[in-house]
Amino acid sequence: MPYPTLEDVAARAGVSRALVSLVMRGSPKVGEARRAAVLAAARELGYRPNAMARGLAAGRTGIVGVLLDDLGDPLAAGVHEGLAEGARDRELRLLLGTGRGEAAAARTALDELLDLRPDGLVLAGARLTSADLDRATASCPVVAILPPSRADRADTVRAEPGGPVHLAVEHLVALGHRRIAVVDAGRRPSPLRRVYRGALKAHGIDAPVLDLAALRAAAPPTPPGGAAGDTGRLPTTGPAPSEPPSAEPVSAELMGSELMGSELMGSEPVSAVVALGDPGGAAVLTTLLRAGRRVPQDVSVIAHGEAREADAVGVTTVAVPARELGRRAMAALLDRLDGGDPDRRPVRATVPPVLTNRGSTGPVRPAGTGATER
Amino acid sequence: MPYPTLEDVAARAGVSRALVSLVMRGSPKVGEARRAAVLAAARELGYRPNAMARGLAAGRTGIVGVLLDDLGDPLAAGVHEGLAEGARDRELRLLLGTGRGEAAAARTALDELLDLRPDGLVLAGARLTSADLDRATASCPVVAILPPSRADRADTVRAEPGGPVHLAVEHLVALGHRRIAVVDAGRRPSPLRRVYRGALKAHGIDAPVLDLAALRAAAPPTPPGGAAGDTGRLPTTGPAPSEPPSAEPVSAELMGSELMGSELMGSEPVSAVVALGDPGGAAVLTTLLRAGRRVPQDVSVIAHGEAREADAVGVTTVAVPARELGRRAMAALLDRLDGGDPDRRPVRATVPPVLTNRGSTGPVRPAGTGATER
DNA sequence: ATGAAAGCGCTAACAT
DNA sequence: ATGTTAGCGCTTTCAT
Repeated sequence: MPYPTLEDVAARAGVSRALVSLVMRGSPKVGEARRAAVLAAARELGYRPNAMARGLAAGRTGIVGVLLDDLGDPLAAGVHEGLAEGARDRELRLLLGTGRGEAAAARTALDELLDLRPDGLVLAGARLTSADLDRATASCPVVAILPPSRADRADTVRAEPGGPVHLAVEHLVALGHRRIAVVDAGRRPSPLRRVYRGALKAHGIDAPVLDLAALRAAAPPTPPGGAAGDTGRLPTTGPAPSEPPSAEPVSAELMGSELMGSELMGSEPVSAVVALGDPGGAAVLTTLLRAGRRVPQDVSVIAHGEAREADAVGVTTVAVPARELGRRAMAALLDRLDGGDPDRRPVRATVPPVLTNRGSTGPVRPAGTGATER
Repeated sequence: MPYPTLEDVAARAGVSRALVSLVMRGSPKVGEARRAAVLAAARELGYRPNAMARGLAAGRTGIVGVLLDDLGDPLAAGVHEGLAEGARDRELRLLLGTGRGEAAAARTALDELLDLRPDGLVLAGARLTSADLDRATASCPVVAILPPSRADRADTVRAEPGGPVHLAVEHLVALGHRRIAVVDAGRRPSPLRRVYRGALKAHGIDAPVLDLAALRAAAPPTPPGGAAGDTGRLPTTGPAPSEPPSAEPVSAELMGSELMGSELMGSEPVSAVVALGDPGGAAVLTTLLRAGRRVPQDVSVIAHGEAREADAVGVTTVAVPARELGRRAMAALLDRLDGGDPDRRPVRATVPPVLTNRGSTGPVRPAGTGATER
């Protein structure tokens, strides 16, 4: 069952190929009667124009290639929705490729997309070298969802630099928190560790940095036999509080790197935690809950990075609004596609971060008090 | 910056277009010297074959279209990886489209994929009508990751029917659980509700079904002032245990539908929960932890459906192995693409489910005992 | 308003 | 082993 061609439609409608072509592209200069006949013939045959032939002949393909780093990336779905929204009622088809988290695959995927001669390209967090980015930029209009440093010739859309961090820190500080820990639950140390340390230091807060294992050690699960909610203390930057020895106040990694040279702060337990590398904060939250901590009564949790589960588990997050990122990216691309001046200087768009309060943060509990209203 | 063409390469290498074409396709019947010259010219020009032109001329495009329901679908990333793995060292490019969870968008995406005249199509959970599925099947080889009923002419790959359910139920029963609740945390009632009810009934277990709100009502968060881990009881199918009135034993929805006509079972609290509609079970887990329940000491949790966060939060899951699904789907497609007989009967592959024990399930606690080892 | 004709960049017979 | 030639299905002048 081969696909019907323009010619088949023309034959069936009793007109020439060119006429059918005009009708298919919605040209106004076709008589009503003919147009109806052509459309009827096309429908009867189940005709759909061959995008390959069309692209070849027209010199534009109507394709916008979208290169994602990884389908599992919590940003990916949102960005894609924003792109689709931005491209609505435009004769553009979004085609996705992904590097599946690997640089080599990203490169291949980029080439495959370029081979299709897309009208434009959106590179969303893909692990590309500058050379590859340049190659893409030289081939067609490109908007990158990345810091501009990586893609100087492409339009870029990204989070306000430091925006989410600032938002998270201000939020906690406004709630009265002064003893704040950063928990990096990622597999590899996040660059955000020192950004948060710096931002907190600006408030006179010297925040310890833990990984998930260290957090678990510091706040071990409530032992099976014991009463819940009463053992374990979050580490402090000072000497260990008078606690059972099981509660390691500071992890080796903490001592080894992040805390070197920091000022000790006393023995109060941490009242708030910033979760990195754990989009949505679910892992950090459950670790704390398992340790018998009530969130947010005993400890507030805010996660850097949005994810589906943030809503499900109720963790407050600061994040870049992914949809908005996608919308802005598509807007920049359309502007470039429609726009006159192909050599105008690159767009440098910035999107403000969003704090979504899901109740995992609350005012610091006054020292010595049993409870605090949220 | 136009793309260089075959002709440009030929000119630069001082040979004919056809020779370049042969070289680009790795034909063996080209002399070493010429081949090297052509390759050098191509590299210097940054030549990449135009996939559109190639597809048009060759009658095959090398494209495998992959239609996903939704990028956020926890299965999507895994399936895609499996597909990519299955297609490795084949001259095939995977191109993704998605319906973003909407039927209309899925249809559009399918059409856009078909317009590219793909060599094959993988439909992974997209919300397509049977008519659309038939249209796809009539156009090119299709493998659907769906129950065969929906796509009788396509090859299908799917989970063993009832497999994950059986696996979950057997797991809990083997651990001694008899008081089991099903919590459906999805926005819409899952069809799995009655499947689990049925499977549990086969073991003489009459399981109540709750939604997340009902679970919260039944196991309210530990009040700020109180000691953790001691209030709230999971509902039973029998009369409410002697508990504070805040603990609603059965939700209205529970009474209204799922429990109608079920046999009451007594007053023991539930010792295990199956989480539906909450891939990875994070929402159910945190709700229980917030209520002061220890998992798995007080209550075991198993989630139906794998998700990234399952690993992060430590919830045991039963799920279809997404990668394997993808691998099998690609294998079926390749078989169809290479294979001789285009009319052989459709593949009906089935993939066994996988239980990933992450420690959220444990043996039932002997009645009246304080604790149980995991 | 409609038709004729020339490609778009490539592949695949077919020559040589 | 290498060059020639006819399309693939469509768009797009250009005539009419």
